[in-house]
Amino acid sequence: MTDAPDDAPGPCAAETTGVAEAADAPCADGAAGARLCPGGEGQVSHAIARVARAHRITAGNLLRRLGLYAGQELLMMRLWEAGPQRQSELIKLLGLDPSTVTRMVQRLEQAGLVTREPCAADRRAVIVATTEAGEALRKEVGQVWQELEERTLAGLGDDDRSELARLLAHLEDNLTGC
Amino acid sequence: MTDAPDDAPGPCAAETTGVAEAADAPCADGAAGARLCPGGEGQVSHAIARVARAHRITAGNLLRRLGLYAGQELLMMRLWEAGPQRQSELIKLLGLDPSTVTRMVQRLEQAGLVTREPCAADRRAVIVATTEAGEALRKEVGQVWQELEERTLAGLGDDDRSELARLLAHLEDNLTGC
DNA sequence: CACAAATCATTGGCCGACCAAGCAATCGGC
DNA sequence: GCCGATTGCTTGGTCGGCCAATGATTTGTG
Repeated sequence: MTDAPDDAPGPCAAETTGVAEAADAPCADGAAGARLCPGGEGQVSHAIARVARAHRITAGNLLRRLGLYAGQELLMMRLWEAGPQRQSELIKLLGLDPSTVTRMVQRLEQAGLVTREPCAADRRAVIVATTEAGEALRKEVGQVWQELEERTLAGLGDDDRSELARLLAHLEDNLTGC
Repeated sequence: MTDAPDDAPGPCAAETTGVAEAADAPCADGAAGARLCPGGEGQVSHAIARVARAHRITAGNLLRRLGLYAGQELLMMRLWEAGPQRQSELIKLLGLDPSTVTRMVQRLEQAGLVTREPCAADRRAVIVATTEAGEALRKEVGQVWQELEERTLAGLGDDDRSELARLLAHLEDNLTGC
């Protein structure tokens, strides 16, 4: 029902909104996302969603140059820090779904960054380890994360940064602690 | 090359880490993700990534009960606020890729929440509008977002909240401003 | 020892999100 | 009026994520 008697004062009429609309050519990062309610008011959730997306996109753009996709770097970091380990460890420590890790590891293997060999002691398990090529990325990924960190925190003083860290930790506890 | 001569001191040995590991049955939200470097140090990026994921998962769990997937609610909100509009408007205002919006709208149409009718004045365009069923979700989605907002900000005073809003806005500018 | 229960990993299905290509229609300048 | 940009949307492919179901192993218990 509601055969759309149309109403719509003029849906087609509005062409170019003419607002802002500038983040195109100048930077290759793309993806802006308009701020819905500029009046800071409530809606921290909206802000989180937008920041998260922008952050992920930025990270993705930086990582792409290394041949990685957003998310993969976290797995590699675990491997670099803790050495070869079984997939279930990665799943637990990254807090991801098993299937996500399975496929991510498969792709990383296909990219030549990790190896997957069956564990001798437990024939169910799979041991994941970095290859030479994977190890070689360690430094560059570190730089990328530093770059990302700087870009994210630009213009914030030390007090603001620690405040931010405190608040984020609180949010995380709120959201993961059930 | 690198036939993995290695050895692996004992990767298989480590069974259950025995740490924490509690967020399972008590709450249905799942997905925790271990904190890598507890020492607050740098790594705000890690914190952002974790908070974002937890936030999205929480939102997804709340929205699923309404038959929505995370992300779709933003599109519906635009529709509720601004009424029927062409897809390109949604794309611009949500800051998403055209293909993302196309498929999302298709799925929403398939779910009976929106309609897609060709625009008479511009035969390239498609006008998206909410259906009765879509309109009916408005209140519930509002409640879900409020619930999400509360859950996210639990335990924070007004000053902390405004501080957080300020910092997030700053981060957003940093990351989207190119 | 045998059999049920928990663990490990994989596959299939689905979404959001991206890029790259492509087609249709409109808008421009000439 | 015509032919090249530009805009609007769609499709195909890829990834990160999730859930659900399945098949191997281990482990635990009677």
